Amino acid sequence: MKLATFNINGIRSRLPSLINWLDKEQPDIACLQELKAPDSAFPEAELQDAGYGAIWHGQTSWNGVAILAKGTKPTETRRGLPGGDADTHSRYIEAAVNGLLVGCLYLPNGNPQPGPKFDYKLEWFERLIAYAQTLFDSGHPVVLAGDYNVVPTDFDIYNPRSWLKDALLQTESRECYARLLEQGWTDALRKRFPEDKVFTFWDYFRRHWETNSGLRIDHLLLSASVAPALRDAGVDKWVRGEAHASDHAPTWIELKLDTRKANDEAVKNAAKSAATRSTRSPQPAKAAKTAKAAKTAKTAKSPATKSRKTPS
DNA sequence: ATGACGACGTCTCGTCGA
Repeated sequence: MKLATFNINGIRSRLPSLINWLDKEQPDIACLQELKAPDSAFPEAELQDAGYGAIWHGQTSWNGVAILAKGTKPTETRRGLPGGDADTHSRYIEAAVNGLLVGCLYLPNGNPQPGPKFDYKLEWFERLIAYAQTLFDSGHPVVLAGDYNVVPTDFDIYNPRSWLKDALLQTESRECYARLLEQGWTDALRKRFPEDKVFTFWDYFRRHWETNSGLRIDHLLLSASVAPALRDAGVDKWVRGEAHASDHAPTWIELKLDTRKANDEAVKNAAKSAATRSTRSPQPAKAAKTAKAAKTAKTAKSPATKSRKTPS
């Protein structure tokens, strides 16, 4: 199962590029940010023709988020973060797709800082942190994907020198991101590439793409039950190299999250366990002890199996 | 300190992004 996040910087201007990418890479789920279009301008029919169902939360000119799913329409579970009644920006949308809960977010940029925009960024971040805790604690398989507008460390940028005053590198921004991770989330790209420079954004200025002067600001965070299912991750850099490209590249993860298979195995194991108990009924105490030991060994060997949840 | 580039709307410049 491939899940991607892509800040497309204008869905109308980028539609041919988006369709081309979907066609070539076939993500099962795609989180989009910066639609820069009102709800009425969302290209639902064109995406349907490309094989994707969608939910979206648009806004004139700015922001805007959407979740696409191949061959199905995502089941929307939320739009906007809790506590944001006065917030008019379209920056969060969430859906269930095949038992996985997907949060698609576009965190405020925050420039210039200091100032009201940076304050808004930190406020929004606090609301995300609070809500993310409840998601994580639920034990449900969750992926929080999007444009976080945070360069987590100096290793996540070609050279921090000319960005030191930028909102993306501020200590406050980084501390918020670190606090989010401390809840237990796995930063999938960093997990997959612990020692490589990985970029997801190259600005249009100063030949930054041509010189690979990038930033890593698009992140996919995995909850405890999803993290063991991570098989691969990457950045579709070729998209950034196309003519008329967004300044971000699609960033993706590959998960082996077959909940149905996990359920089948659980049923099989339960049946086997019951059979073992019945054959050893003359020595119930010993049988229970053996079963318990076996269970403990299995859990230690494969925590992923234990933590997988049934889709709701 | 500014601007480089690109999208969008108010529409040919101003505002915003990162």
